[in-house]
Amino acid sequence: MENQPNGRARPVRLRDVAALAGVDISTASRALSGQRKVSADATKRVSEAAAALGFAPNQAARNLRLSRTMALGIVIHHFDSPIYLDALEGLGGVYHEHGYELMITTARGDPALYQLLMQRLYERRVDGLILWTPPAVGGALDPFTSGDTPVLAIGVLSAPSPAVPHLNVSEKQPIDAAVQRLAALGHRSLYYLSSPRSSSRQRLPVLDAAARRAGVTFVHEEAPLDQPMPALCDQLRRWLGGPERVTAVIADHRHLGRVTAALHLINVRVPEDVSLIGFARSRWAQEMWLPAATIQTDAVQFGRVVGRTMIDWLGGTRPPETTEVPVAEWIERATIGPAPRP
Amino acid sequence: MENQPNGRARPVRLRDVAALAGVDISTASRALSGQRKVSADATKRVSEAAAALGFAPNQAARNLRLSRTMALGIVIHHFDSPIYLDALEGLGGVYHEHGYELMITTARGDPALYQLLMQRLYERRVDGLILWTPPAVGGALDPFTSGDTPVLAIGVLSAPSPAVPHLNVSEKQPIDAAVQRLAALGHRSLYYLSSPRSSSRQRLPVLDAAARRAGVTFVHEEAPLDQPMPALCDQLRRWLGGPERVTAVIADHRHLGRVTAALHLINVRVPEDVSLIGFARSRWAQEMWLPAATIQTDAVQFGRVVGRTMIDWLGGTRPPETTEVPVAEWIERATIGPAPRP
DNA sequence: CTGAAAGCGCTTACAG
DNA sequence: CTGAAAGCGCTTACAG
Repeated sequence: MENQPNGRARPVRLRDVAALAGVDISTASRALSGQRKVSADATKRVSEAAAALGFAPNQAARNLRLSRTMALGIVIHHFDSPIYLDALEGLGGVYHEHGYELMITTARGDPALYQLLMQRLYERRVDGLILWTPPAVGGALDPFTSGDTPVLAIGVLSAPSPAVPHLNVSEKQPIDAAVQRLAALGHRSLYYLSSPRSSSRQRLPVLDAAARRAGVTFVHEEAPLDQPMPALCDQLRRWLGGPERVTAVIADHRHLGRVTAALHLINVRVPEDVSLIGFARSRWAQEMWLPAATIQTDAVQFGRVVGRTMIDWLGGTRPPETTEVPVAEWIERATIGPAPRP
Repeated sequence: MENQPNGRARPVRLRDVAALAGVDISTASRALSGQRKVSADATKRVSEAAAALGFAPNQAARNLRLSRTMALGIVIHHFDSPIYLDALEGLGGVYHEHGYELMITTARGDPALYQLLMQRLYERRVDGLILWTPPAVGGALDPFTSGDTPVLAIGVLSAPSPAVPHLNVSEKQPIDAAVQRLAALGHRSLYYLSSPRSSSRQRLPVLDAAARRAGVTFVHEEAPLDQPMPALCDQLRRWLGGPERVTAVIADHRHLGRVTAALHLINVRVPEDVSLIGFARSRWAQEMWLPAATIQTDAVQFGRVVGRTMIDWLGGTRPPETTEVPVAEWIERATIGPAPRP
């Protein structure tokens, strides 16, 4: 810091360090970077001067000179799940380790705003961009792709453009494990209660395939989260008592608490009468009063994988079109048990 | 975009626009900014050239020239609650409206990393900084404060330094309302079950004062979130049946589900035998199978208030040392009712 | 109204 | 090894 006439301090510049050390600014720069040969004497004087003045280089200026920003952008369509927090922690950690800063923006569900945010991040010249569940994004992508800026999509069934590789959480392995386990316990018919979200819909083909492989029946229903309790009770009673003879219920995390309560109300015991499994996508999803068997996603780890993929691309290695990231695991708990005798 | 020898496009510069329009770069700059008088003819040619080339100004360069970054930093001690997502949405929205970008970092609970992140944001020359529940931060603050960079603290009992004003969510008004309501319903003794978090501890004096004003007794216990169910049942039985004659339970959101279940297990009906109120700090906290009467924080709104406070400070208006932000409200639901007859 | 020049704070070929 | 100079992409007094 250096005092200005008005008494305030303004940031110390490299020029100030060089002056105090009695060398040219270019020598000071080289001494501090350690890249090129500088005499021991000059190096010493420069580092002492830097320390004395509390010099902290202006990275914005440095990056302008180097035609980069060391900033990476992310546009999130909507902060509608705690999963983003986990993922941001993993992503930010990797970015930080590599010296990048994260510029975060959210479109609050508005596609027009989503495109505007992309435009703004382009004007910032972010070195790379992540699009989380992007809407149709059209020409907003062009400035990035024509300049070969890495752009990654997350949480989409298909990428917004062939120029944009995408990554998804894969629950295939734990879903298989869970279904196999249920089959081994004698269950012959599963019921999946999902919420109206794209991540839930992505599970359908996977659950279906797993059920097929395990030789069990699979039925599915989607219900809104604010469905009244009596309706949910009726629904469960119908499936459990119906011709399908459902003996295992799989529910999205957001339904899990309600399902537990509904089973209680209709006097169905867990796991004696029915086995219960939940999907959990974030750390907070685990906080249930009844610890359920779970297909648990490690979203922090997912964030780390996405971060590394971005860093690798910045290093020259383009990722494949599609990457299924296996960061979910099957966690068996006491809410599952042998199928009841018919 | 302009094609380079290698076939890639590189960003169009103002210089390219000026060349195409046949004017000096300074005229192009002025025409695009609209600040100073430029002839209609030149303005037209420049804007056409800009459009034709798809010119998007390099804000990093612009900001360097203007000695600012239009970037604001935030350091979050730990992503340990979904409340951050709500708050970030509000904060980011306000920042965006004013042309600022948000650089987000998290220390994952590590005080040393916290200071390092502050240092890095200083090197980025962020125009302002938010410290969320900062640990002892010491000299890491100096570069900011000696340069009069706005720094705000959030979620602390006292600011890390007198130079750092702080803002907190205030639940005073809804807590008062809830306690008054319980008193009016004939309740004479309240029990608060909290989790071991600083936000919970901040509630104690507020609850205590409210109880005093309403003329009711207030008892409190802190329990870990992984406390076994039988222990919780015992605990509740003790208070409800004990000499305190507790008839109303207030619980942190994270305990609420467990408490509901425990009351069920010990055959205590809600609200006939006991009234139940929860604290909720984020949107996701509402997703309970039993919709409880709630002291609900609007964390998005809190984020907006913090954002505006920062923007105002950047505009010259320094906030007071301490601001209690009244963004919580009392939401009455069917989990409260008249106190049972003794 | 417009152009030539300086400068934001750095880094790095280019000569010495 | 070191200094003088150019330049990253902009903006803005300063002359004309």
